[in-house]
Amino acid sequence: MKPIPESFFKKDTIKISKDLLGKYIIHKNLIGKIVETEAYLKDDPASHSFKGLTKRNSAMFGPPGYSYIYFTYGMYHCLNITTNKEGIGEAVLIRSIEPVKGINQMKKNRKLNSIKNLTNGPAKLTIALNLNINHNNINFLNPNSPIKIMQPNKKEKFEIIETERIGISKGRELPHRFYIKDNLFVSKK
DNA sequence: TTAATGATGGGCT
DNA sequence: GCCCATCATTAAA
Repeated sequence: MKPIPESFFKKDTIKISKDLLGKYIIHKNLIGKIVETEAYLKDDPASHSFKGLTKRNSAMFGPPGYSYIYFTYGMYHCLNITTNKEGIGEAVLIRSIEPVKGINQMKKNRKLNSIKNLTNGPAKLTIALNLNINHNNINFLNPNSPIKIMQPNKKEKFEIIETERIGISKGRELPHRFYIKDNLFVSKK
């Protein structure tokens, strides 16, 4: 495992969404491999940034390589990674991870005994990783950050599937959801 | 197996 | 007051 360079997050958001697949999210002793993402762009009616800067979405308009964690449906949190360029308002939603390390702790956090359904959804994985609104707008690139993203020493080979995004009412037609083909922890085929 | 529904509260008009 | 980048539970088939 090695760090990811800052330049990784300064690219086109679609490309980053695909390149994040196979990378690792680390929070304390908990580690998960990213297996499913969604891109949220500027001028995208489904994006929180669509109507401009607010207090809630301000991380999206900040510099790339930061967390954007928001509270939704009265009880859940979802994790994004900011991308592109400061002031643009783009991010990548992490939709599912494959549990890698600290699986017993993740089960406790989720109050679940099985590995099935442990982290295969955007709110499920934040519960498993014990992330909440206090982790909003944190720099992933800083080695001292409580949450980090790392890449494996050897790049893993896999096929990427592109489909429409899940759980949105606008911008449904855009093929901005990406996942690792045949991975068991993807939220939905 | 899939489909429908209730939970629950911040954000914005 | 309505919407919401969700999920667990229940009901139906």
